[in-house]
Amino acid sequence: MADVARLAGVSSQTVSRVSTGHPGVVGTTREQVLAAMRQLGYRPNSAARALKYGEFRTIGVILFTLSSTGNSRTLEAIATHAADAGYVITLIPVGAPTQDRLLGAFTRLGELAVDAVIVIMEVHLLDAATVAVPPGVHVVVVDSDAGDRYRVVDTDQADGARQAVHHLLDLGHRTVWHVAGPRESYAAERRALAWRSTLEEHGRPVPPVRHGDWSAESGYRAGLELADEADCTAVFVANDQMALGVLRALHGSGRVVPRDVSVVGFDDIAEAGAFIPPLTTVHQDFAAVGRRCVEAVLRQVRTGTPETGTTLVSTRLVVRESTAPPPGG
Amino acid sequence: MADVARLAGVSSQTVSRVSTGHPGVVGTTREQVLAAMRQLGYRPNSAARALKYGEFRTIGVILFTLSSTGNSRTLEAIATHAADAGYVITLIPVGAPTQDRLLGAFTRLGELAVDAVIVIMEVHLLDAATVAVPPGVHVVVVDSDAGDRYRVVDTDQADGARQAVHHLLDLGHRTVWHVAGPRESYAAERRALAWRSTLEEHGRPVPPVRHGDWSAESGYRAGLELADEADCTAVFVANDQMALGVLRALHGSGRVVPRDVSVVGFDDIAEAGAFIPPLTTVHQDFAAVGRRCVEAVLRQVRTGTPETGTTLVSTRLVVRESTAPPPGG
DNA sequence: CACCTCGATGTTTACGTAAACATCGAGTGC
DNA sequence: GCACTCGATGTTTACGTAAACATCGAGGTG
Repeated sequence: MADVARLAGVSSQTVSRVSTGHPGVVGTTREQVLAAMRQLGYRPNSAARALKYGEFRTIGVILFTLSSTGNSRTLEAIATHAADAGYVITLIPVGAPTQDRLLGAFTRLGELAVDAVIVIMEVHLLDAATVAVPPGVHVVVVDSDAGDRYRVVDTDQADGARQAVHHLLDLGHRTVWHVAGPRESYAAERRALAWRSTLEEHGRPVPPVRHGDWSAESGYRAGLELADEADCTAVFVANDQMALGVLRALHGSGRVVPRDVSVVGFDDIAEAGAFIPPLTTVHQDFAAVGRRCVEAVLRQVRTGTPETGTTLVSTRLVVRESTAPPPGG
Repeated sequence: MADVARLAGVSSQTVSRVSTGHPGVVGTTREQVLAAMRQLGYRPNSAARALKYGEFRTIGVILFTLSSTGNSRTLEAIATHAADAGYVITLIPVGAPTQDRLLGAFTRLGELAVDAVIVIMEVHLLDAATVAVPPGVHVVVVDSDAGDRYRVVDTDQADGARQAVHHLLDLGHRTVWHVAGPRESYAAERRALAWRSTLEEHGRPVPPVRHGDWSAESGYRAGLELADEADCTAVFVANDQMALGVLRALHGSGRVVPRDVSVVGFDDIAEAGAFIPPLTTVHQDFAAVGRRCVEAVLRQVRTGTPETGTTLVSTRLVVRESTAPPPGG
């Protein structure tokens, strides 16, 4: 900056005024400064700015994996909306979902240049990490039940599951089977609970639950078991990847979807419409989740006040060709 | 820091020594400082550190979208390896793949606290952006042909495509049809070129190319057209999503895969093994791409010397159940 | 025992920026 | 015409840290 000032024949303060767009610099001076900046390839040092302002204009995002569609789509929405607000995203990957790693991430967080953190937390690990959030750093959590301590933004898992089950019951199925996600997952847990309570509300029998790990392979295994259940005519699968596996298992076992068995997924991934048959599924609005996260976290940063409570983003059932009335129904 | 020093009864320099782990602080003093740090919830200000050191220990990643499996997996690998090296990732999303937006991202880059940039660039847009990289910022590009100006890291697209075509020819197919990715994509272009040259090397006819946009839906449309080509017995599809669409189109048209038509994809996404039938595809090692990117970029940062040239990451054909000898072959 | 060495700790300074305050000159009102 | 105002610009300072240098005392050595 000093070089620019010297070249333009002004003080560094004037350069600063030009680069921050402050008023009170007359046109000709501004031009000279801009010319000098271009000539010297000057770019403001954001470290010095951050030091001066006491804020980084940066949001940290802690997440376990990007391999799930949901996480990467949410992250993308977060990054886009943060950019619109002049903030930048710093990624803090946590290798494996263990307590240690998570604590490590929070510790590293302490040294990081972030004003706030969005935690995309799929598993029941947040409890021990409570204390570790550095003071002054605001937190928003996705996919968790920590609404009593932090602002939580999440898809309305329960309502989505209810819509799926209702759709199948409305078609005339006596009951609905369920392939759930892993036991550690909040989302899986809530989808399963809503599935169960909806069946119970309607006085339907509650078949045994199979747990997968979100992967298509685990869905395939669960599907093979379901194919052996003669009275299984409708399945609600906790995500689309596993639903893909279920479809293949049923297909391989000679059970035709949707003639013999109806299948509903969850997520509405981009490929769901190209499954055989195209999958009826619960659409999650990941973009909205990301947007709400950024809004909530920036609100906290601006006001300086931590928030609690849960923000739910609604879902929508997308009916395609994997569901039909039960055979003989 | 001053508060900690006061509380511990030492100078701020000693606190600095403790927090950076420098030697030359005796045990008892160190303990007092650590205690004071804990008591006051002290965390070092990374802006001040960055200012002092003249580096941010941050790598910017410019990308268009996270919705493709490849991008998010690459990003994940980049983040993980960067973290291992003590670096952090800042995301610079570029809304739409237009020249303007890209230049905007590079401009924003100028104000950003990054030591280097990894550009994940799927389209032919880098040319105009050449000049815009701020001086002193090192660049690595993924998926591009800018190897004469920057270090490029990429999957060996050509070899992958050759493996796919060879596999089908070896099975006895007379020729191989191709569903390509969008025209703007480097990767799509190279896969298509290698497909064509491999056919030509073997003196096989080169059927007309269909272009999709990477989506399953576009693959479905291409697949419907291919189903009408009576002599089409083998298809190489430029990615797995489109292959999924092709499979559905063939299935819907009564052409059985692999009995009537063989299909090979590209990417080996997690779901490929659960397609109907499980997809033979070219496995891309996104983790290796990400790792190489980080290695290259940190090498440049450390030496201060820009690099050029292309680093290729090899692929591997994963044979599943979507390929077989041609009917009657 | 004076001197030297060396390890532990304190003091000064600089990193690049922008707020706060100071200055300076030109116009304005009486 | 003189004090006053106000806009444009310069000067000083502080942000939090760590390198460089300074100091100080303990222990060793001739």
